[in-house]
Amino acid sequence: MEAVVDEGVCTKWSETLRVYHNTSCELENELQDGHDLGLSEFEVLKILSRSCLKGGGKAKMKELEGEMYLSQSALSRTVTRLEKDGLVTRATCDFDRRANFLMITPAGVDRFEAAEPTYRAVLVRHFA
Amino acid sequence: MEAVVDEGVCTKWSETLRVYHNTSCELENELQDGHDLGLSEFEVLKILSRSCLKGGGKAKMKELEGEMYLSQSALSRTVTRLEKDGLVTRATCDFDRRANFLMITPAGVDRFEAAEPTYRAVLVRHFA
DNA sequence: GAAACTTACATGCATGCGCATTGGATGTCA
DNA sequence: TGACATCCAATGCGCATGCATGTAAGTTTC
Repeated sequence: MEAVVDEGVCTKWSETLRVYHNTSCELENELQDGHDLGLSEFEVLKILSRSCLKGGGKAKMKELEGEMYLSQSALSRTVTRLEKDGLVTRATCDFDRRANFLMITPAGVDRFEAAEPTYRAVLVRHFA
Repeated sequence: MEAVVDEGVCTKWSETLRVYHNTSCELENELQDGHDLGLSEFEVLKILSRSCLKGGGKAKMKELEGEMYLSQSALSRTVTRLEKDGLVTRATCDFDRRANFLMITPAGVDRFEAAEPTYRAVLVRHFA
């Protein structure tokens, strides 16, 4: 009885593992090869371009952190890479000078829009 | 129509991502804290202790590689760590001296059996 | 049976990650 | 107002990973 439950959870886990691994590898490779973006970087651009529609074009680091499965430090470095590539800009918030506002640049929008079909195509291939 | 499909696949992906992330982090932490094992290391022990029941106590690197989501190099190093901890031994195969046979040691069996309930508990918590 | 190729595994190297710490800015409370 | 806690982000550090390559052993082809 218990053994049956255990069977089930193991199967579910290994299935999750399989799907996750295949999908994330493919996303990583295709985004990297086709658009010079890592998956984390793409995710940041994705969130920023969404926020920019409703939120007036900016988002705080903390907000991003809450929406991504990435540690604070990893996010900080991801943003640094994006900034270095000119896809995003950092600006310290006037009201709370501990916080950063992030803005996606026009180049960032272009890159994101170019990459999104690739992203969607991979997801459709794995989940549709 | 297409947009609806896209919605769906994005939702499925983000759900997969969430489950994968939560589960693997928790597995990693609990195995590390409680049993001084990384998740990859635990997986190797798991496969080895299974093979040892039917396969006479050994498995080749290539076989492990096929059953895990880990590159050849990463697997090699994972086994090196396990060997250093005395949980596994490498032995070159007599018939094909390129290949390694891996054997789980008694200490390896102990460690694995101690860790498995932790592992199962996490999976049950996330999937049952 | 020698040369070319393939296979198994290890290793150098670069990269991205998380943890812990730091530094600076804000809040709180007496 | 001054001392202390809290918060935000950056950075030092160590580690696991993947890619490319090296080395040794086995296979194929002529």
